[in-house]
Amino acid sequence: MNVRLDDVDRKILKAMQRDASQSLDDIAREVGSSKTPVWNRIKKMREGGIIGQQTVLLDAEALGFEACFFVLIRTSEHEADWQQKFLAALQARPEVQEAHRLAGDIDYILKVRVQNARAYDVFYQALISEVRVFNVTALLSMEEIKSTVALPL
Amino acid sequence: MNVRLDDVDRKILKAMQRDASQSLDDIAREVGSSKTPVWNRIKKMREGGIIGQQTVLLDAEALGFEACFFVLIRTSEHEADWQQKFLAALQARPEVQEAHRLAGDIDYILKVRVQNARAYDVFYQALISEVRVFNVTALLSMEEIKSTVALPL
DNA sequence: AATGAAAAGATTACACA
DNA sequence: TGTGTAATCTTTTCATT
Repeated sequence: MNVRLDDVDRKILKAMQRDASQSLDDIAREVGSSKTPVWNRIKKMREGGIIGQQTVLLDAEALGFEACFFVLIRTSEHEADWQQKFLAALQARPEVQEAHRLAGDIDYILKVRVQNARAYDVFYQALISEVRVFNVTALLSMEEIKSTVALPL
Repeated sequence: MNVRLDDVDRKILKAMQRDASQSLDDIAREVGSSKTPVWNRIKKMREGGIIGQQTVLLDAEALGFEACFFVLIRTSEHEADWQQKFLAALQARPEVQEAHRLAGDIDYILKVRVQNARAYDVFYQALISEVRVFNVTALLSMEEIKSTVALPL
């Protein structure tokens, strides 16, 4: 499904990224339109998959997730079978918040959010016992300087 | 402000992470409580900063953001003054979705979301002209295997 | 394609158990 | 601390321009 977006659509998305709890009236006022057209545009963008999940951002530290690691992975295995298994392992683990397949000599990067360093080790041991990897480097975050899910529309 | 959380609070947070557009009634049913107590708990958690921004996740590719880079940065400068300037530069650039200060020999990692490789180069040139950095490695994402903001509560 | 009205549903506040 | 209820606001639909 392909949705063509104009300037008003983009403004709506911007407003919703910033605060998805606002009323239609507020969004309509902000983008210089009114309720019904804004509602129709949002509906279309939801159906077209442009707008996905509506969620809340929680305070990780306050909830006891005090450690965040970026994990660089090199592998020697590149068969479809191995990849399948690796992918399934990542999907199954909720502490993996992000996983990307990379270009270049590092094959994968993960972002892993856990309670503490011990919990990371448990995750790491479990992962390498499930799938063979050649080399793993863990980068420990000391400080989250910036964190946003907003696209720079 | 310190909020002590019980099992019901955690269930509420889980439900809201998954879908923040549900009604109070739906959440109350899911956690085995009713409207008013759930509303009071959510209010307290908002005030306590446990629950932050409410947002929508947008389809980056569909909106023309086809490139995602993880940028590893080493610097030789560690004065407060330099750090201040670097931090301000990152905050000011909307293409920087994440920035972490790291332990170990890599000092910073960034996640940068841009339209294409050219746009990354523009970002990169602008950044290194603003602040001195010793060494920069860009890892290009070929495929977003997994992406979630949900904490594994 | 936008406006406005009207029905259905959700949030917020508060009284009472 | 939870239940029920009532007022207010929001979403959703639809007729009309």
